[in-house]
Amino acid sequence: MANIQQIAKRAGVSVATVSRVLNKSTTVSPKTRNKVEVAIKELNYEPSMLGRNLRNSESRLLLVLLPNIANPFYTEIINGIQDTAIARDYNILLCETDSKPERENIYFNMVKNKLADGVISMDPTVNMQKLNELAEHYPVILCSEYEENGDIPYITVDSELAAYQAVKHLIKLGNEKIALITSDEKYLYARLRRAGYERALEEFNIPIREEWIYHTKGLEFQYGVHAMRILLQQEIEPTAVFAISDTLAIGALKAINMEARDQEPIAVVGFDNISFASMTNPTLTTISQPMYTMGCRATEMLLSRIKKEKVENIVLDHELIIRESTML
Amino acid sequence: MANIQQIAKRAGVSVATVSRVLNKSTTVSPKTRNKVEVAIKELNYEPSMLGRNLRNSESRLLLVLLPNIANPFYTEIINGIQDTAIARDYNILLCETDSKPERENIYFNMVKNKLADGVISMDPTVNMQKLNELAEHYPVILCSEYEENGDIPYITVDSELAAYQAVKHLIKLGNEKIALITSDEKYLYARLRRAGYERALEEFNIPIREEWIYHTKGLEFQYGVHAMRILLQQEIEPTAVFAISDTLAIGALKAINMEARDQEPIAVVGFDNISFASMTNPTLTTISQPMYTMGCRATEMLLSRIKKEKVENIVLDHELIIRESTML
DNA sequence: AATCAAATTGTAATCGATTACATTATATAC
DNA sequence: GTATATAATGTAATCGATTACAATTTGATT
Repeated sequence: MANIQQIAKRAGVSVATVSRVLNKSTTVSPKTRNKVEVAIKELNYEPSMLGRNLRNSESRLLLVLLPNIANPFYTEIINGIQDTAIARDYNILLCETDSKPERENIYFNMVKNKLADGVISMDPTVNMQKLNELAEHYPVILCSEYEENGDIPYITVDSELAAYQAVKHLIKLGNEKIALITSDEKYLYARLRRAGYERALEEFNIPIREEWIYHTKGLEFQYGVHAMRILLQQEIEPTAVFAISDTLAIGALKAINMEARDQEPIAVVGFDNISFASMTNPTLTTISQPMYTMGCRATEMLLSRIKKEKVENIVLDHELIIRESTML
Repeated sequence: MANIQQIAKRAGVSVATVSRVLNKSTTVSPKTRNKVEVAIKELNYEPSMLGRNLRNSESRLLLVLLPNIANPFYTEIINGIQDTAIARDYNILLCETDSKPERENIYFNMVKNKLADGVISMDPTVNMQKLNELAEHYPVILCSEYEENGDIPYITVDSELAAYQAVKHLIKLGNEKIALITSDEKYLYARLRRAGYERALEEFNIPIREEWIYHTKGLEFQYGVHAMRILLQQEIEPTAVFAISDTLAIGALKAINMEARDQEPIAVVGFDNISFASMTNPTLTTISQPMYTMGCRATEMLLSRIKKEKVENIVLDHELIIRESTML
């Protein structure tokens, strides 16, 4: 592949002029510009990003940190991030940490040594101390999961309110025996969603029963199945369930289906509105976050940060999507 | 962030010596090495990849082309690619083309101008002509989807054989009225899977009925639902269905469930063994490709290519995973 | 034709690393 | 102590672009 010197030689001009043509500088005469463009075509030249980036000390690459790409919750957010980034001539690097600190380090180092211009973290398992350190010197945005009273700008939804509304929906349908499937409460979103669940129950004077609150070890489907099985073995069986994520809710549906019960159906509400939520049997009532928008706005925030501009935290609106799982 | 000059100054040595320490050259005395390491610690130095990469003219970044990350088929392959890449000190850039040629161009250019060292394409919609051009000068590997008699090395499974076995399984269960849900046959894998379907039927002297072969417009769930609805409206209803992808098969299951039929259950077989295949109701019988392995091997092939080594095409073994959808 | 401002183009430093080659320090042999 | 081999370190070119500044060309004006 040719370099800028060869183009300059071929066009009979200096490298500076070639660079001016590449960067659309106006101070190039049409005649010269044409000569250069011809040379570029003839030699099939593409400017080296490495050279350019080194000189400009930017890479136009953004890192997106997430625990794993298999989680369908992230896909729409990523689409938003990607579209916004590309429109602004940036590219994104999806960084799967698998919740492993070594991985995290690799990616943080990419930022430190200029291989990437900034980070959007969607990883609830991220080492916040390290991330805060990074954020002191480099642009970082938190998306979805965030730190209350932290210094890193974030974009999220009001999980507490959303959970409250989800549970209120179940109550309005006549349910009083409402179980909660939640995950490890070291994650802020889990604590907030539980808080919303409790607020709804309290508002309607329904006592909170600990035996109807199940804590899973992870967010995957099979934990949802397991949780629901345990809940169905309780002395008094719940008539409805709120799960703090769709994958858990879909697991719960499976467990309910497998019981081949002839009683009243158990209502289920999830959280996230992943694409599979509309493919299950029954389809799943859930809280929809504006994920695409969230990705877009997060990226805009990051790009502002990269330009050293101040950014404000954002809380986006959510929506309750009612489907078959609360209509049977 | 400090640079190599500042480290050299602080340690009282030349930049060459610092570089030697960084690159673990043996020709540095323990004393000097120590001085340099102390300076690196003190200034919290991280070498710039840009400088290093420019000089070495490599980026240690691999591109992974795929139509969209939301497709669960790719997730395990990506895990394999990622693990292998990281183990060899490479990183991967997931490139979602959304089947848009502009996007494709952006990524091809990254390779041409040295921002990436090679490409693994898993995108059946890729512009093969352009990819072939790229492959003349840069390392490229095809993963899963490939070109028969093409020049680009590939890794895949035997789709025809797998489909044949899937359909044979349905026949052995006593089915004779077996429908096929396939996609646009411009994709090689679709043609091969159909061929396998036909071979199985022919072997057992079952006539091929065109009205039981439905061509969808896409691979998404809702196309599967639609296809199955049409098939259920045929004069003679099929007793079993083979879908060329799990998302289509899961759609078919949904359509069958919705009919609330009291007849014999319809057996369904999918293809890919995506993670959701074990979460559906009933769980899905499907063909499992060794996706993680495929990702690993593809990456190894690409790294060999980068080192200018010759590589051979690979055809991996598949497996029929029998679940509830063919056991009811 | 001479003058001068504006437009165009060129020269060379720069970004941060690596490395061939030159130089200096150290160890060994006599 | 001197010569020589070897180990350690330094000097400076290099990768491919951008850009401040300098130099040159162009064109308008008198």
